[in-house]
Amino acid sequence: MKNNLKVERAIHNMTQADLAECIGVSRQTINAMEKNKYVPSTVLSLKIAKRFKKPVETIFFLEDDD
Amino acid sequence: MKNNLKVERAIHNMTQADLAECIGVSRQTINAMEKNKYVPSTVLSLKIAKRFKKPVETIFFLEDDD
DNA sequence: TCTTTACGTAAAGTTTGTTTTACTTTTGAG
DNA sequence: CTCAAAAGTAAAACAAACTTTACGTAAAGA
Repeated sequence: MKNNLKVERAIHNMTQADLAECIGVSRQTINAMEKNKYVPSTVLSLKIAKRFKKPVETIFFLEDDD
Repeated sequence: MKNNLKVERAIHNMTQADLAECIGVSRQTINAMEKNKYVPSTVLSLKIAKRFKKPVETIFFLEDDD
């Protein structure tokens, strides 16, 4: 799975720490997500999508190997 | 978080086992999701949404305590 | 240059997702 | 009613998410 987090943060002018605080996780969690270190839970992706006012599918994408 | 999985399965006339096989998890995983035993990963919710041809947000819902 | 802010990263530890096996209960068709 | 399919459940084991602490680097401004 890939994601657009970095771009969305840029659009909304937020740091990793801002986003982390906003959705209630650690900054390292946001960083690890952006670097594709792991797949977040559905609660996290729903929260992030809600924060950015976009569907989950426009921020997180399945890849062939998923 | 809540979800509509049972309803969606009914609409598509699928058993838990059908859905499990289709997205590559065990039947117990589907069952546990329906019974709100845990929060699935974003890869799973994306796959399920794709299978049912609906946005993730129409199948999985944040609740106040999320 | 010194300091601050943002980002990257890593290790250890806790929590939670997911599988496997296996058994019970419910439901629907015949 | 009876049998089979579907759903519910549970425990043990393993994998992955997530936290905390902590340190390194680069950029930008005073």
